[in-house]
Amino acid sequence: MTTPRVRFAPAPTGFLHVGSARTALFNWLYARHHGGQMVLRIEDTDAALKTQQYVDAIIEPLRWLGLDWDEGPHFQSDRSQMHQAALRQLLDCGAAYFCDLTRDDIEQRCKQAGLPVGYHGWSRDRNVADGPGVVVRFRCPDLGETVVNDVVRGRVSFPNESLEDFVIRRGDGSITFHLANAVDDHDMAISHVIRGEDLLNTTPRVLLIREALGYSSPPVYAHLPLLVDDKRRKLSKRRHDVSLDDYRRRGYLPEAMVNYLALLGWGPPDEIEIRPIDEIIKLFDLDAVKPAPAFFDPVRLDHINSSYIKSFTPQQFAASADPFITSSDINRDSSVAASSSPSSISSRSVVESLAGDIQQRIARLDEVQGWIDWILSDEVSYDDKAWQKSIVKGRAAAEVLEAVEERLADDDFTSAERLEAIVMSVGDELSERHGVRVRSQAPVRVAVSGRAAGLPLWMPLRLLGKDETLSRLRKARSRLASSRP
RNA sequence: GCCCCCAUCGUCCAGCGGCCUAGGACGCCGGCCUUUCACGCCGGAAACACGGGUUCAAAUCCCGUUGGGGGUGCCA
Repeated sequence: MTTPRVRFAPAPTGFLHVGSARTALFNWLYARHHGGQMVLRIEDTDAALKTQQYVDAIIEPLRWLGLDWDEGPHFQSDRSQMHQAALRQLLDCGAAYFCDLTRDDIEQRCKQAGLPVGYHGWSRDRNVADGPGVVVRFRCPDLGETVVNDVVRGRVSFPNESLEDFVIRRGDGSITFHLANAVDDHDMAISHVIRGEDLLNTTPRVLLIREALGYSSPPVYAHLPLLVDDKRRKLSKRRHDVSLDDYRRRGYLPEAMVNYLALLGWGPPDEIEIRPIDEIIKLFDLDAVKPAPAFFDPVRLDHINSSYIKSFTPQQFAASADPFITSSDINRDSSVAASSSPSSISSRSVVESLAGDIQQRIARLDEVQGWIDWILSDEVSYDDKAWQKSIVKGRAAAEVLEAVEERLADDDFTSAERLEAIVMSVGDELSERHGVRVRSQAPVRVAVSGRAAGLPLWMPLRLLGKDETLSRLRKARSRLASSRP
């Protein structure tokens, strides 16, 4: 077998659908695995869709995923000469004919003839002349069958009598995708057509056109299993989050997305699912693709994404999280401690300092903000439940806050470990004095962050800086004092 | 209605006639770790849709049933 030539041929719809992304990925994997080529072809039947905006909506997500192509983008709208020539050829040899019947006309004829709704070749012998609003239909054979050889599904045969004479040129003179598809795939020497299962039923039409046009052996087909929702319905624009760009915006990593998508309809034989793309390329092949529909499971995507996030170095993590941080940099006395002179600290360096602790707590990059906002913000907003539980009802909370504030005033905030030791020792000492367990971390956490749960406190405290920490402790104490008579 | 596709734990995959008392992962449940929340670690429940064949032997091959899905456009 010579090296394969595949194509990814999306219609410009204004965004890239996750299903299309999966199709692009499988084409790409196949091409890369076999050292073949991938052609990008934009199926803009309507030339009005050939705008930069529509094209970018396809190209940018592909680039984001890291799926490159060797040729193109070609545009279907640029190839109308070829399409028209093929159309003429089909007309000349009698494989196609004109038809001026509207949908209503057809229905009426069916009703009158007592036939089920369908085209039934009504205009085959009416010798309709071409003119405005007149379409061209392809004459399908009445007998025999048309066979699609599919790598994923084996031999699929369609009885020709079940095929209607379909439209290959619209009333406005434009070519439909069946004809364009047959011509373009042939002209571009496509060896493998890898696409969604929803197109399996249209394949015999393309095959019939190819045959009528005298093309030699058809490409190898591979119809990939559909991506479905939890109710097993095809993913749709209306009902689901299908825009790849939305996933990017929510903090999914391209590596994770690609890895997950590769696992829908395919699995590595060694059962190691989360792995670098190079290994996936090596392992991937079309004959291992499963024919059954696959549920696009956001929970699993999250797991894979979180796994990639955990694998980042602090620098990588801070860099990829940066676009998702909405707070601006802060200006405080900061972690450089000892000196009380204010110095600027960037949100990015905060993320980098806390990377490990954040990484193990998130599945998406847009969650980073929620873990550090209290460090970057100037105002603490108290969660009411947390305040009640740890401060108002917390055992000896007032004493804890006072003692912690007092001792922290003597520290230089250069060591997170020491901050921890100080706060904990206050708890230990008060426990002894009261004869019951007194927790010191909880009230400090709430006083400083406003919340009951969060990152390990000590490094954030250091980043918050001495002045700000003491000030928040003080504020919490007075808030507590004023809340009870 | 007609045509086509599909069918292993809740989900995604492994399995391509004997290695299967069916394996991994996510999720779920329980435990350990932990003075927050997590991570991590250990353990557990959980599937070959059903019925016929073929075969010494079937989750694996064939047929049927049932169930799900897709298509049936002057969308792609």
